[in-house]
Amino acid sequence: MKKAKAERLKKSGWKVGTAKEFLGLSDEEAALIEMKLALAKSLKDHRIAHRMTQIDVANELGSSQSRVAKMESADVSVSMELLVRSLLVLGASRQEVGRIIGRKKATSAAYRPS
Amino acid sequence: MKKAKAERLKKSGWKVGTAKEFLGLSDEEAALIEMKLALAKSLKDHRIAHRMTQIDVANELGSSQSRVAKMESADVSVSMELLVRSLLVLGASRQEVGRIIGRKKATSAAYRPS
DNA sequence: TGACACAATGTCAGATCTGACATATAGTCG
DNA sequence: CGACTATATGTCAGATCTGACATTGTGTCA
Repeated sequence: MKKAKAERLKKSGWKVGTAKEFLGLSDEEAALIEMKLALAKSLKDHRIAHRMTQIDVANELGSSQSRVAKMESADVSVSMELLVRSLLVLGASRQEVGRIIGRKKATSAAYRPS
Repeated sequence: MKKAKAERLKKSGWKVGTAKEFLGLSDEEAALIEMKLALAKSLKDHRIAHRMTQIDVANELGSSQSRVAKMESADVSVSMELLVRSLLVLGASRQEVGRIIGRKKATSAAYRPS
C-alpha cells in the first residue's frame, strides 16, 4: 500500500498495518502464517502460469477442487505440510520451496474497527 | 560415507545408497523426508548448542520430552509443520527456516539385504 | 554393582487435518 | 434473462497428528 493512501485512510478512522498487528499474533504465529501465505501464492501462481483450473490441479494432486481453493487462500484448515507436498507434486524442487518459505514479502492492508 | 568404505561394503554384499533408493520413494516423498530430516537436525543442533535437555526444550515448546525425541528423529508421527513451529518458537527466523529446508545435504548409509 | 540423568520407544485419547460433497457466488456468453 | 464455467464456502466422516504417560535403553559416576 502506498504511503499516501495509508495516511488518508488513517485520517478517516481506519487502522493500517499488517495482519499480525490486527490480530495480535505472536512473532512465531505471524511467521508461520506468512510462510503459508507465500506457499499458497506460489501454488496459485503456478496454476495460473500453466493455465489450469483448480479441478485440474486437484486431479494432479489426488484431491478436490474445494481443497485446492482452500490451499490457495491459505485457509486455516490447510497445513503447511499439505502446501509443501502439493508444490513438490507440481514439480517444485526442495530448493524452490526453501526460497518461497524464506522470502520476505511484506503485506499490508486496512480495515475499519467496529 | 567415504567412497572407500562404500566400495568395501559393496564387495561384502551390502547395498549402499540413499534412503530413497532403499525404500523406493517417489521424488516428492524423498524431498519431503529430506526436508524433515534437515529440520530435525537443526532442532537437535540448536538444543545441543544451548546445552539443553529434551525436557528443557519440551517446556519451552509446551510439549513433552517424548515428542521432542520424536521430532529430533523425524519420526513418522511428526509433521513438517510441528518442526517448523518448534524452530520458530526456539528463535529461528523465517529466513533461517527457508535456508534449512532448501539446503541440499546428501545422506548415505548401508544395509544388508535379507 | 546401583543410582541417577537423559534419550528413545510404545501407546492412546483428544485434537487437528483432509478429501469429498453440496451449495453458493462470480463472471462470461448468447 | 438462463446456461455454463470457474471459484469460494460450509460441513463432516475418516485419517492423521499431538501431548502425555509409561516404559525401556544408555551412558556416567561412585
